[in-house]
Amino acid sequence: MTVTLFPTKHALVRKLESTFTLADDERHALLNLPMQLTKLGPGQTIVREGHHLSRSCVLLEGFACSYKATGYGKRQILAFNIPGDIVDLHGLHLEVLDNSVGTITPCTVGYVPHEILRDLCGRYPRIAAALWRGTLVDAAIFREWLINVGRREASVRIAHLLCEMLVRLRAVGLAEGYSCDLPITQGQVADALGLTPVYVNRVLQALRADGLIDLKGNCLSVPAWDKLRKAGDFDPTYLHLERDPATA
Amino acid sequence: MTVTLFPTKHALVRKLESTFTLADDERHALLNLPMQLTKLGPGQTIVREGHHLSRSCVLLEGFACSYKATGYGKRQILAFNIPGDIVDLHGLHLEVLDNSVGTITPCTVGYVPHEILRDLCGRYPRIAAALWRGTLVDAAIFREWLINVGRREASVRIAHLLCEMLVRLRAVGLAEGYSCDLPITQGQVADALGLTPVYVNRVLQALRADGLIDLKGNCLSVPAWDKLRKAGDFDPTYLHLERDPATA
DNA sequence: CGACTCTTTGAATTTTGTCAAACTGAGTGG
DNA sequence: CCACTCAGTTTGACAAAATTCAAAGAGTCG
Repeated sequence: MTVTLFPTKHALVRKLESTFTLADDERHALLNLPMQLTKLGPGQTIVREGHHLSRSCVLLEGFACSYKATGYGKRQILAFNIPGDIVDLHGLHLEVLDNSVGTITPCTVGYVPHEILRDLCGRYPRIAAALWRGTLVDAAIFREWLINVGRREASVRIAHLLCEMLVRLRAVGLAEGYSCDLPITQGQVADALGLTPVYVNRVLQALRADGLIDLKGNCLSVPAWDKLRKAGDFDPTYLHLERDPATA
Repeated sequence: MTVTLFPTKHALVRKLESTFTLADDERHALLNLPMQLTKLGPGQTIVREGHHLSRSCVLLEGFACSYKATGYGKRQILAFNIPGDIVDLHGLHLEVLDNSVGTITPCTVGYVPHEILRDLCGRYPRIAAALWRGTLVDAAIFREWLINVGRREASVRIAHLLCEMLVRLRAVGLAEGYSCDLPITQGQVADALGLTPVYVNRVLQALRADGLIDLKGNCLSVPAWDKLRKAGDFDPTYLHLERDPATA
């Protein structure tokens, strides 16, 4: 965690740099991106389904999630957002958003007007490609979640999610080794995996009993990564990260 | 179905024009896109998970699907592709594909080298934006499928899928009114919705008995659209089509 | 007419959900 | 600093949705 004049902006740069090397001018343009910084409390709405957006929201600190509700009042969490994610970049090319985004923990976010983003993409084609790529990786994660929810049983599903979160957090420098801060409730895990909180609880206890995870409060630590990876049928290819030998 | 010199190329143009108006030069560029046309039989693999792509595949005629298998040998269908879809456009910016694509019916496909696509995007920024937008709509459909599989019970899930297919087919001119050709087996529906073929069969019978659908062989017809829409908790916003009053 | 694949049916089983209540821990205000 | 609250976790007993297995019909194609 190096301290700089704009520490929070590093999240976005770090995320982009996790997949390709930025040229100096590109890096400079990103660090000088006009961004309206805002702090939000937990459980607040960032953007709401059905709205038109004229700016995008970069998550700089904290955890957020995208979600959507069925007509019967049930909620599905579509994605967990971590620092560096642009939580609503699809709003740049879609007229209305088809999902909502809310904070989980207190968050620092930066708003960037769409016109600024369009200008940035026009001037730096490689950044445009990287942003497009980012939305494609998001889609790849949706695909994997679809398999997870559709075709894996509850214990595998949960193990898979834990693997994914650890790897993604590590990719942006928010996990050391096999531990990370994971401020997500069992109810939220349930809403992400199409399960009930009660059942998530039972499965987590089983995973703990089997020594696959060590989860207390907000702190996840994985004593047996390889076992968890197998239990979760987890192959990180879909995350399209640089090769991380420790997790492959 | 107007007959032209390049009838099959119309699928792509028609799809892009379903969301915005192409300028003459853009339209011309698309119709003259160098494309290697190929006919494929049913059940053939178009692209395989884990491969690097140097070209993209436009589906011009027929039905295809994207899918992925779990480590336990179960299959999840991630998307049904219909004419006009570029089935692997994400391969343009991702090094390896994280899913496979295969034909369902006999298909006509057109292969376009990535360099040609990149050149097209560089010269026609609006086409680039439209293609990006297309991948974002694909992602929106993944999100909706995730809710569908995660939080809706089987009968609602199935009704939802039938609504979606009818609306999408109508958007590209492959459905008239409330009927369409839907050459998808119950087993494939099961793999798309995270169910078993046996259960899909039972639910379909119930939907038929309730007069919501009329499904024989490959032909779906919906005698009570509004009832089916409600039964499927279906709101077409996520498809990001032009407003189609008959289905809203 | 086989040889297929796809659909349909029945009965038993499993996974996961539901409901209801107790427990825990972190923060808050008196 | 101690109740008190409140959200989150844990437990138990029961119910429901969907799966599994097995086998019988139907439709299509060479």
